[in-house]
Amino acid sequence: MDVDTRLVRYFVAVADEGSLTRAAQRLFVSQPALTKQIRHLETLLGVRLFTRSRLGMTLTEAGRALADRAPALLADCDRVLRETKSAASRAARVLRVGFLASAANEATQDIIAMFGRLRPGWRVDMRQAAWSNPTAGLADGEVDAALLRLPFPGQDAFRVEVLLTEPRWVALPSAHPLATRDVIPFRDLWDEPFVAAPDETGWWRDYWLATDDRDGRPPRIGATTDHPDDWLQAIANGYGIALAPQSSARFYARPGVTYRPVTGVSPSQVGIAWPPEAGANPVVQDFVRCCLEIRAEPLPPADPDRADGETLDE
Amino acid sequence: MDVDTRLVRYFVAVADEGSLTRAAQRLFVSQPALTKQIRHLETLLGVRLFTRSRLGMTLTEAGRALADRAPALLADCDRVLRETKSAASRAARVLRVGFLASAANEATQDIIAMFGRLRPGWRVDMRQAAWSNPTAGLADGEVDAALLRLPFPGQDAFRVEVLLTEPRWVALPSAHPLATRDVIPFRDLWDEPFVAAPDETGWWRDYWLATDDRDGRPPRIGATTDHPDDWLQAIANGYGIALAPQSSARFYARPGVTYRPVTGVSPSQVGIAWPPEAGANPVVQDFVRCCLEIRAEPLPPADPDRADGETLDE
DNA sequence: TGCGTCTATAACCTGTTGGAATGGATGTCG
DNA sequence: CGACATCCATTCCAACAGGTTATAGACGCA
Repeated sequence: MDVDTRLVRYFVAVADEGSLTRAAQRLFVSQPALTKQIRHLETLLGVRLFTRSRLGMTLTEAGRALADRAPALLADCDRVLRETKSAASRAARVLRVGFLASAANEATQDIIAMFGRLRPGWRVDMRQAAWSNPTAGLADGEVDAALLRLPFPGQDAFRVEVLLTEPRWVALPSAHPLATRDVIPFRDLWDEPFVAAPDETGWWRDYWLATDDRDGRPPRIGATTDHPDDWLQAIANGYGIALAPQSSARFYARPGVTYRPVTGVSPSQVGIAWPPEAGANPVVQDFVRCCLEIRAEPLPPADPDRADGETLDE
Repeated sequence: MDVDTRLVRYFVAVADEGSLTRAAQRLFVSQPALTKQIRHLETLLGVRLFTRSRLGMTLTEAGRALADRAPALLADCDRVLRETKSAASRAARVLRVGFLASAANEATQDIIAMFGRLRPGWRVDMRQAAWSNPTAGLADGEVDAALLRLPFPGQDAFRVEVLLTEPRWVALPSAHPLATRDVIPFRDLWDEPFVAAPDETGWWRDYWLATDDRDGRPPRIGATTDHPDDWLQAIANGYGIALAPQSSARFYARPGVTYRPVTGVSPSQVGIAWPPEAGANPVVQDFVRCCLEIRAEPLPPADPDRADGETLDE
C-alpha cells in the first residue's frame, strides 16, 4: 500500500478548503487534476473520503479520520527528510544557512566570523532564497538555519529568536511626487500601485503590502517580482512603490530609487530560525549562539557607515 | 518535497540487503528499475545515500540517518491508512475479519454468533485471503482483525492471541504408495515433491515446507499454488504432496486426496491478530473477547462430527 | 432565463516507471 | 590462466500516470 505524500498533501488541501476548485488553485494545479487525484486516493484506500455536492466536498467519517492524522504524518515525513539532508551536510562539515535578501545585514559577516572561530574546520554555506521560498529552504531541509523576516509562514513549526527590529520604510521611484517628503504617512500610499511578491507567498506578500494597515481596502498591484534585483528594477521603472525595511536604504541603494520613512505601519523584525530537531545538533546551536551574541554586543564597527540604522531588540 | 513511500520502501530494502540485486528480487522488481529509483531518490534529496562498490551498496552517513528513521515513518504511514479504512468500516457498522483458509474452523461460526449477540446491528465481513497475503489484509488495513496460522511474517507489529494448537498432517494423492500407512515419519517425505505456496510468501512457504525439519536438505517443489482449491487440485493430480493442519482433513476433504498424521514436524497454531491501534476500538475488542471465550469453553457441539481434532491451547 | 459555482468527463501530451538485454568491473575457483 | 559468478550501470522500449485545456452537467440565485 504505497501512497505518494503528494496525494496526502492534496487531500489535506481539499479537506481544508472544502472545495476542489479552491484547493486546486491553492495547490497550483488544475481542478480536473485534483479531481482525479482525490478519486485515485479513494480507490487506493478503497474508502470514500468525501461526499460531493454542489456546495463542495465534505469529509466522510473516514475522511475525518485521515484529515486528523495526515498533518502530523506529513510533518514527520518532512522532518525525516530534513534530518537526512542535515546528516549529509554535517558529514561534510558544512553548515547551510539560508537567508532572505532583506534579512542579511552588516551583522551577518560578524556572525560568520565568530562562528568560524568557534568551529574551525567548518564552512558556512550562505544561500540566498527567492521570496517565493519564504522559509529560505528551512521547510524542505535545504538549510540548517535561516535568517528571516518575521513573521513567516509556518513559523510555529520552528524555533525562532528575534535578532533585531527596525521600522518599515517605503521605496519610491525618485521621480515620484512623494519622494520629496521627509516622512510619509502610510495612508497617503494606499492608492499607489505596489510592487508585490508573487501570489504563492501568501502571508509574506500580504505583510509587505501591509494589508493589515489599510483599513480593509485592497492594495493596487503594479508589478510582481520574486527577487531583489527585479524588485528594484520595477520600482525604478515606475511600475510601483513598495515597503522595505529601513536597512534596505543602505543595502539596496540604487539610482532612481528613493527610500523614505513611513508612519502608520508596524516595524519589521529579523530573526534566526532553525528546525526543532536541530536542537540535537551542537553546530547549529553554536551558530544560533553566535547570532545572539552579536545581537547583544555587536562587534565594534570597522567603518563609520556601519553603525547607523538598526534598533537593537531589547 | 514529495517523496513516494514506495521510494522509501525501496531504499529500506536496499539498505537492509546491502545490494541492489538482492533487494530487487526481494521487492519483485528488476535490478535496473531499482538502480534508477534509488538514484532518483538521491537526486530528489540532493544527497548521496549509498557508496557503490563491487561488493554492493554501503550507506553513507546521510543514508544511515534515513535508514534509522524510515522504518518508523513507514509504520506510521501504514497505521494512518489502516485507521482511515477502519474508520470507514466502523461508520458502516461492519467488522472486517480476514482469515487464511486453514485458520477458520468449526469455532468460527460460534465466534460470529456470539459477536452477533454482543453487538446487534453490526455485520461481520469475513474475507478469505490468498496465501500470498499471509497477514490476510491486516498489514494494509483491509481488515480489523484476522484469524491466522502462527507464526506469520510481521507478527511483532500486531497483537496476537493463540486460539488453538493442532498437529500438522500430510495431504497425499490417494494413489500415493504412502497413503496406505497410518502414520508417516516426516523424513520419509523429504524427497517427495511438494505443492508449495508462492515464493513471495517467504516465511509462510518455508513453514509449510517444514524447511526447519529437513536437516538442511532443500525441498523438492512439484507445484506452486496460491489458493486452497488449486492446492487440492494439484495434490489430487499427483503434482506433489503437502503438509496441512489436521483440521484440513475435515475442511478440505476431497476425493483423490488422503490425509495422514505425520511425526517429526512441530504442530501448528491458530491465532487471532489485530493491529495495536485497534486497542481503542471496542468493537474489535469485543470480537477478540468472543474468540477467547469460545476457545475457553467451546459451545456444545450441535453435531457429533464437531468435537474431534483440536487440542485446546492451555 | 441567464449567470455563477460547484464537480465530472473527454481528449491529448509528456515524463516516469518498469522490463529485458547487455555491458563493464572485479573477484573466485579449478 | 581462463571460465564463471557477482555486482552495478546503461540502453531501448512499452505502458501508465499525471498534467493540461475544453466542456458537460447539476444546482441555486437574481
